[in-house]
Amino acid sequence: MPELPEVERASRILRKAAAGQVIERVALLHPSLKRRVSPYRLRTLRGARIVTIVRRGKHQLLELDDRRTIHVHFRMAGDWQVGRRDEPLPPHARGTIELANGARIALVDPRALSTVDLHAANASPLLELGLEPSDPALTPAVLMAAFARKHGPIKPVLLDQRIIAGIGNIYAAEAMWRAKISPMAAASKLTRARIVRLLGAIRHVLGPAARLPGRYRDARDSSRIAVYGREGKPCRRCGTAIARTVQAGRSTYFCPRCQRT
DNA sequence: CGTATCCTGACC
DNA sequence: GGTCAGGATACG
Repeated sequence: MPELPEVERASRILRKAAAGQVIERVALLHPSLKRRVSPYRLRTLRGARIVTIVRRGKHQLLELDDRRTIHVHFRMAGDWQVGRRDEPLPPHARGTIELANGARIALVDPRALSTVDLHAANASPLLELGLEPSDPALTPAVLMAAFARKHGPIKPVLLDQRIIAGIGNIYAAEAMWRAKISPMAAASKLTRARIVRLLGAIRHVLGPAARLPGRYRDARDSSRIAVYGREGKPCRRCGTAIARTVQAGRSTYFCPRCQRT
């Protein structure tokens, strides 16, 4: 599920269930997660209070009252499921956070690619992340400068979390379609006008979580997904068959007619 | 820059 | 049984 809008939704669910609550136990169930935090360090979490949950890009940071941070990334298929400790675990539960109030938050991830890390007090999680799409500091000029340093096509550049945090494969395709820019267009050659359109499109497709503060407008119609996964189907603007190609190992869907290089 | 890798499930 | 999957990173 997770791109920025989905992680935003998930972190809100987590916030509602866990902010201000005391940890009873954190358990890592899958071997690939167990490798990341030792049983000893997990045990030190008992009694800590979760003060806030912060989302940065697709990362979730659970900040504890002792200044440590539980750092979660859903990767391809993670999600939270909130329940109670006495209920059976949901399928594909890879880890759990049990709270003193009896709640149990399960990290559910069929593919088991999610990551959980525990950062020491005051050790910043060292996220090499670019600006949030909702950050007013993210301007066309800033983007243009970042793109100028990049070689190659624009679409893989949009997936580079060090430039803009939170764009994933689906919404990269959607934003490019909306901005009428070909995924193969050279990043360094995009004109200012096209970058203005692209930035607007990114904020639109990523939804409310990506909007500039002070604006509101809900875009949750099915037209949010106009190209992704629609190979061979008609473009919703011009009717041309949507094409699929592979860039940097990822599928790219686009309209070969109305998205220009 | 591209490719392999971590995992498991869904689908052909 | 092979291919693909909404992510990120290590490597050539």
